[in-house]
Amino acid sequence: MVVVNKHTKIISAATKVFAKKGFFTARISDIAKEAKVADGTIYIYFNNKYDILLSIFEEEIGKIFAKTEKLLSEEQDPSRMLQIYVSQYLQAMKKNKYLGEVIQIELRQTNKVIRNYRKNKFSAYTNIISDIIRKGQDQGIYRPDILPDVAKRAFFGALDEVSGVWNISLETHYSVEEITEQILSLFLQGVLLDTDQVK
Amino acid sequence: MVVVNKHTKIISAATKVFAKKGFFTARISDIAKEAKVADGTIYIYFNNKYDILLSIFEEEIGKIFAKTEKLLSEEQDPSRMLQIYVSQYLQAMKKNKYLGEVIQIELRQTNKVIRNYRKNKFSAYTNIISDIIRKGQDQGIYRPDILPDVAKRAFFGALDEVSGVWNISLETHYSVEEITEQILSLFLQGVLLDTDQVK
DNA sequence: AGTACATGAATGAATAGTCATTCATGTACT
DNA sequence: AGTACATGAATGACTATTCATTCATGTACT
Repeated sequence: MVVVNKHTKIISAATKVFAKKGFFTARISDIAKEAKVADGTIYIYFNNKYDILLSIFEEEIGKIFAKTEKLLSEEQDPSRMLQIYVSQYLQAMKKNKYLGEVIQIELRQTNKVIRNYRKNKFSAYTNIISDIIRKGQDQGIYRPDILPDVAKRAFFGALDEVSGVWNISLETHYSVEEITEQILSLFLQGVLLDTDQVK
Repeated sequence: MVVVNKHTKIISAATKVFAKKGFFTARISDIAKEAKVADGTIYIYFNNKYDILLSIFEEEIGKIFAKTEKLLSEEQDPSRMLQIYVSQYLQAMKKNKYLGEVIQIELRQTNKVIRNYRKNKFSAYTNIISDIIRKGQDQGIYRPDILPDVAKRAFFGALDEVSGVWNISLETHYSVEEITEQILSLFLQGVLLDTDQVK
């Protein structure tokens, strides 16, 4: 049997439980049971319930963020940069089905103080998008009338919502590549077949 | 002084409090205080805390849904239909700043049973989008390679996330028309200036 | 038109249940 | 035999919900 350290075990149990029940409805004892440890053990590794959520968020988003930044630094073409962004995010979400839900929880459920804290951490991640768009506008390949800060939200919102597809349809199995392609081409070209049709 | 009935007063107080503190952190006494009624009064009008949230959701989404459906029934062009959809949603969200947050809460925070319930109600609303896309594909004006069910999510996710713009920037005042235009043109045409640039 | 009675909306203090957190005790390893 | 980690029952704080009581308003009778 593979032995995993307790910190990791608790993190992954909590991710699962939070995703299933939501942060507030999840009980510490649920997490403890899922992780096969005693309730008290959790407090050896984490300060409190919220600390567990924060740790999941930090550690996982941190990983994605770091990897994305690294890959982006080696790239110059805005559209390829966006592709990297999308595929990294979706890949991470597909790998850990529960993570997407937990991120959404973290983004909405927590109180104002905390919200401000994560805002800094998290907006750095979404600001990557607006930076790429500005870059594309500077290079003259992206429409200058697009507002990068609005587009950033639209883009991340789309990504966030789409990252849940893996969890619904039991029959259809989309691949990360497929969804990446859809999102990207939607965002780059739009749904219209022929651009001339726009009034 | 304008006298409003208590049901309405509680609904609007609760919308405000839920948006500010989140469903679980919000106390009944907070809502009561905001509505200037006694705690017990709330239970004359609602069965329990969750019933308040559900009522907000039902009533408000219901209004938007009904109005959108009505307007759409008089329209045939898919792109104009999408425009109606977007502008109706954003208009409603701008009118009631707190509503957007509450909808997001409702969409994420509640337990599985309830989630399934709202899924039916709510997915009817988002399915409007995929229906419009299919219509556009049938008419031969939308790209046939777009997956309507994926695009639906992307589109609504974008809309949902963008609907929060009013709440952040204190300096910038975007109009509903402006944001509608951005989202729509992003979705229809994409960010690329020249479609030929796509590999 | 004044008095007595009825109604039920509104109140908010008291209750009751839920859980996060603690800590006294146990276990295992060196 | 000391150290570090682990346990889970007990504690106590927090709040949703209840319900006995109040009181403003309406009705009917003289």
